[in-house]
Parts: sequence; structure tokens; C-alpha cells
Amino acid sequence: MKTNAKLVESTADAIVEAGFSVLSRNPGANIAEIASAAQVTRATLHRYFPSRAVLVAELAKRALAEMDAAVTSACHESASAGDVLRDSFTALIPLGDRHGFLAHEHLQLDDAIEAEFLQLQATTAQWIDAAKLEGVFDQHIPTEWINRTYDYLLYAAWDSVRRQETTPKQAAKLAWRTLTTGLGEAHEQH
Amino acid sequence: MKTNAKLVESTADAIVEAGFSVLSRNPGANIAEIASAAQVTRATLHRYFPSRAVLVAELAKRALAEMDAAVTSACHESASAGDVLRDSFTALIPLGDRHGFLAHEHLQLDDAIEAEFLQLQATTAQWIDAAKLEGVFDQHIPTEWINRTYDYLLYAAWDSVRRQETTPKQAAKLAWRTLTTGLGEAHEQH
DNA sequence: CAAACGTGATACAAATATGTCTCATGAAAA
DNA sequence: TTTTCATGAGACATATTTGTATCACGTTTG
Repeated sequence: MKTNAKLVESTADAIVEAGFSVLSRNPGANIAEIASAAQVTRATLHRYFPSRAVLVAELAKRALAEMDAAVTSACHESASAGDVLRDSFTALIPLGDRHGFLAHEHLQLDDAIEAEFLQLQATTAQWIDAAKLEGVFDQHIPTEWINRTYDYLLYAAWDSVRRQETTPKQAAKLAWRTLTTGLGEAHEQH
Repeated sequence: MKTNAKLVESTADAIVEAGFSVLSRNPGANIAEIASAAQVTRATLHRYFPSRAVLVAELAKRALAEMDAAVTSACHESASAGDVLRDSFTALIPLGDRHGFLAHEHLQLDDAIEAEFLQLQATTAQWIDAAKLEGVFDQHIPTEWINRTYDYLLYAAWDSVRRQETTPKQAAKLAWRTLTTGLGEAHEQH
């Protein structure tokens, strides 16, 4: 082998990373572009992922696993629902390409993956409801809208970092402030 | 012809509408899907748009023209920069598929179209700066972030309407509140 | 009615994308 | 050194997408 057993893993990883990078920007990209971004040939890519469908399935699986892990970790370490959401939010920003991939790639998802995806969304909705009770969000705002805003501001923050308009920390702070102030209980509205 | 001269136009229009509808959801969709959504055959689609590239170029042209018109109209009728942005925002929500198309489709844009697109973005940035001076937005928040938020909340609002979670009016109100309250001058932050 | 026209249907050709196979090379492992 | 193995390179076959050409049918128009 070229160097050692570790590199075998990292070739596959490089392809996966390239997959996220390329497909999150252009879901219609072809295999050659992904291989090229991973700095391998198409032949090598096929040695690890026999077909495009297999690669895409693996990407979906990993994306969900990573996002799940980020959220689960936040649940354990955070005291309140508001904290869970904020910590999840912050942890999810760097996973923006995963998020983008799941959102934009037209996947004919495995049923299990599909279920997990819905589960993840449902969990977020529950935390949002809990955060409403804590006074983090205005009770009168539909949970669906808060959820949409959460998702899109997450993506906006990642996009902002990617464009080098902000650092990850700045983006997290700005986006979270936008979300909580924007959807918090009204103080002096008229 | 099938009915009359008006229907000839509307066949082309149907294809264009189908193009926005299909491509905004799935930028990788093929011509057959667009034709099918427009309820014509692939052959007919090719009679109006000889190639995919021509169709996509036409879509880009129209999307920009419509968005331009919405913004320009808001500029004429609105008194303040804040009003311009709010009215533009409201007018742009129903054009969410156009927005999504321009954002997601990987276009090798005509130089003129490209320039117009950049111009549109620059104009928005200028209105945001003006709105800052009016006190609509907090001076300390980077204009780039306000612009990102503007764009993504616009898309979130459209998405929300599309999913039938809200009516267009509700979505506009919610999104605008989220934007202005979220990015407005701090009142009682601690 | 007869001509003109838009469309569907279908076959076909060309271009692109995808997947398989073989061979040579160079680096690591034995 | 000799073997093993991951990879690049490239040829090849297949599948999908895209674009073209032709014909038949129905409708409108004159």
C-alpha cells in the first residue's frame, strides 16, 4: 500500500469529505468531480464505493450520525432546553455541509435513515416547545416557524463562515442572537 | 393550433413555471421531468427551448427580472429604507422558487445576468446600511450578516408557505418580525 | 373544405455519466 | 529482495440524458 493501514481509512474519508463538499454545493455533480475533489481517480472511488447510490447512502448515514451525536452531546451537557438548543445549534454549524447535503440531495432514502431524519426533526420540535415554556421563545409563535428559522439560520451561519464573512464563533453568536431575540417574548413592541 | 394564439404563450409559460417549480426543488432534474410537470412532451419543450442551457438561461433571466421588478416597485412606493426592505421582502416571498433556482442551480451565467445579480445584492446591502441609520438594525451587526439573514429568512418564509405551515401573509409577518426584532437595536440585553 | 399549425408519439443519434476490467507503477511489508 | 497492495491510467461497455427528425392527428383559420 502507499503508506500504511491508516491511509486506507483516510482515502475513504477523503472521498466522503469530498462528497459532502461537492454535493452540498452542487447536488447534481458527477462522480468524476467528487473523485477529483478527493484527489483520487474515478477507479479508486469505485473501489471504495461501488456505485453512486452506495456513496450517497453512506454520506446520508454519516451526516445523520454526526448531527445526531452533536445534538445528543448537547442534551447531556446542557441544563435547560434553551441551552440544549443553543449548544446543538453551535455544534451543528460546522456540519453545515452535512445539513446542506441532506437538505438538497434528492435521496431515495433508506427507510431507517428516513425514520432517523424525522426523529431528529421531531426532537428539535420538542426542545423548542420546552424552550417556549422556559420563556426563551414567544409562546404565540408557531413552533413550525421557530423550527424553520432554526434550520435556516443554522445554514445561514455556516454559509457566512464558508464565505469568510465571519468566524465560526461570531456566526454562532450572531445567529443565536438573531434567533432568540427575534423570536423571544416581546418586550416593547407596539 | 390547439386553441388560440394566447395558448401558445401559455405553453411556453407553463414550461417556464414548471422549470422553476422542478428545478428549485431538484436542480439535477432532467428535461423529461420538467416537460412532464408542464404537461407537454419533451419534443414540445424542445420546440420552445432548443436546449437545456437555453431554458436555464431564460429562467435565470426571468427570475432576475421579476425579483428586480419587485424590489424596484418597493423602492418607489416606500418612504424609508426600512419600508423598502420590508416591502421588497414581502414581495419577494412568493418568488421563492425563483430565488431558490438562482441560488441552487449551478449556472454558468451570462456575464450580463451575473452583473445584474451582483447589482441586486449590492442594492440590498445599501438599503440595509441606510436602514441601520434609521435605527431599524443594530449598527454593530455586520451588514453581511443582516444580508444573509434577510436572504435565508426570505427563503424560510417561502418554504413555510409551500409546506402550508403558514399563509403568505403570516409568513411575511413572522419573518419580518424575526429579522427586525432579531437584528434591531438592543433594548434590554444583559 | 383545405391549408396551416401545434402537439403527441416514436424512432434515432449524439453526448454524458456510470460502472467494470486490466495492466503498470511505486511504496510498504515480509 | 521479493511479495503484497493501493493506486493511476486508460480502454471498454452500458445506461442515462439530451437533442433531432419524422409522421399522424386534431384543431383553428381562411
